[in-house]
Amino acid sequence: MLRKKIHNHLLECAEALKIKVNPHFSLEIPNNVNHGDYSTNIAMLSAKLNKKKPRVLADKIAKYLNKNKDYKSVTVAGPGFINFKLTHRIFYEGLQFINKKKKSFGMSNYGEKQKVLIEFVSANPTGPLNIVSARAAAYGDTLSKVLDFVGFNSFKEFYVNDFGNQVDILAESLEIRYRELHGDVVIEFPPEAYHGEYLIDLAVQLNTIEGTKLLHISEKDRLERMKNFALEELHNMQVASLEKFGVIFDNWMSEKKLRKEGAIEETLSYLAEADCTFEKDDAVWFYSSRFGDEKDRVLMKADGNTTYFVPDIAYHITKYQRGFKYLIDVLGPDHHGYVPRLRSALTALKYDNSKLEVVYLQHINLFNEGEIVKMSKRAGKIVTMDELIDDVGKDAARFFFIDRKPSAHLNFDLELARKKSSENPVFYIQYAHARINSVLKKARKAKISLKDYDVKDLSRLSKNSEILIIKKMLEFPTLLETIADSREPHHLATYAFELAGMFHKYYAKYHIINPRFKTMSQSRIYLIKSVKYALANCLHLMGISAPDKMVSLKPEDNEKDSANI
RNA sequence: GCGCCCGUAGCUCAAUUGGAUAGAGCAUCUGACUACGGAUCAGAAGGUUAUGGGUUCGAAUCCUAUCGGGCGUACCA
Repeated sequence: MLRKKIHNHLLECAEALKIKVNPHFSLEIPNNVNHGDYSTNIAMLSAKLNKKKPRVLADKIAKYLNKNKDYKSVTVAGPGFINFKLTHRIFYEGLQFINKKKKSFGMSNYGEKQKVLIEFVSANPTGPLNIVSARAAAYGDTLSKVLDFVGFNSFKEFYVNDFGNQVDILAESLEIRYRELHGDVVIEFPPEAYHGEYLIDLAVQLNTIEGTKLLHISEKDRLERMKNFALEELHNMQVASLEKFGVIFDNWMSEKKLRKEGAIEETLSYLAEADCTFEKDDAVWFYSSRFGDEKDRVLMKADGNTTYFVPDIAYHITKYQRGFKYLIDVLGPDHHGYVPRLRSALTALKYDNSKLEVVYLQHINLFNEGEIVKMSKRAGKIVTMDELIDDVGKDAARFFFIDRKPSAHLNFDLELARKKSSENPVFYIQYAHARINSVLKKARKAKISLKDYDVKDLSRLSKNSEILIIKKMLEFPTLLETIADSREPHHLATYAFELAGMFHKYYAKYHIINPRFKTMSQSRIYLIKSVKYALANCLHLMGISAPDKMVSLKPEDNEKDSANI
């Protein structure tokens, strides 16, 4: 919000001085505090347009803006930076703004209600969700929350591949487990089958419903029953896991349903009409190489079945048809080879493929006590999302996944995530929130409230760290816009950690409540209350709880408690 | 081989998307508990941003070549 103010001042100034402006100029907080509160490169970028030297232009602008009483000083430095030092008054106004906004601090109409579709997780319905899905879930859900907060209209969707090869294998795998229950000894479990123990559980469940009945019907019917049962149960499991993780999808798009509605035939005929299919070796191909892909791709296999490519095109067509302004696909790194063909198909069908954004989430390595946790999907040795949540908790899990930018590989330290100490960043942030609450409670006990507080007295907040905290908080709205635009919610985690750190340091240095100095106490309460809002908003956007008090998990503390009783 | 992603302090990661002197946490070392939760804080030390070239007022960030790691390169999804 300060940014907006300065930005406007600059534009007004340019107009008054008849300076042509390069609109790409930036306004930022210099990392060297001596350079002021804010800094802009407007003069450097606009120099050429005006055929003047950057410093000459900068001097003119600075001279003009110095008249404005919001600024303590406007100076020119280096090759032509214009540095702003703001008056404390401006910061106090900002602080009042935060205090007024409370839980809606940071909320805006930046997105102008534009519809954004985020497709994420979209794991196969053939087993429980694993940690890869957990990362996707944390990422997509947080991004969606931020988008909504800044005024976009986001829609979370999970695409279910509930048809085809993988699902058939699932049915066969369940059948094996079912037969085993009835005494069949399976000497060799087929390598392509799903080995996970969850199928044994499902077989038991199915058996309590159906008993031996399924042994006496045709294989086709039996497998169909197996398939539908497994799909439904696994879907419910996935929904439950995600819910435990705080993720609720707006829609689960079923491939089977798309097929039933004739989307496959439709897509194939669209592609044929566009004159970009051909037959070769008994298969139907798409000329994807004509539209940017490295080679042509099979649409329909020699056995008459389509490849997964076709329903995927069909699915993406529905995304376009549903009128979204932006389409975001969150995928695993193993899918990047696949996207060019999808784009080429959309291009062939005259859809604007620049609308489609793909975010690749990189791999995760789990570490436990310094050792990498080995996982193997084929052997059914995976760490599931449920296990992770049970192990480190929803809050820590979400934070650790959000903490790294999507394009980076992620080393997840389980031991650290479990820790209930400041080494663990989640704990550190939540503790700051709880600590503020605790101070506020203390204030109530000391009968100090803000009821008779005059905001003019905010001038008591003159310590450098107080101003810096306010400044940091006022960056929050801009940060959210950056996150929305860049699709990189990890900034939220970094920000929350930094703000929490600033508070902890402040708390250690300055005493907040002192009945002998009422106005000072009130001013500081006013400040930390705002910090509480900012932290809580951060945490909520990450889907992490903002506790009012921390539950003590240190054994010695518990001993102390019980000793008191 | 080709394509995509990554390479920043001993370790895990940032860097306002091209800005000024590259920042945190952990680990290491030195300090601080008679006040609001020490579950915390203060300080020290730690760097040729993998390497070479280029683009410009200015590069960790963009281009290019090389090295190293991950992934992909199916009529699997």
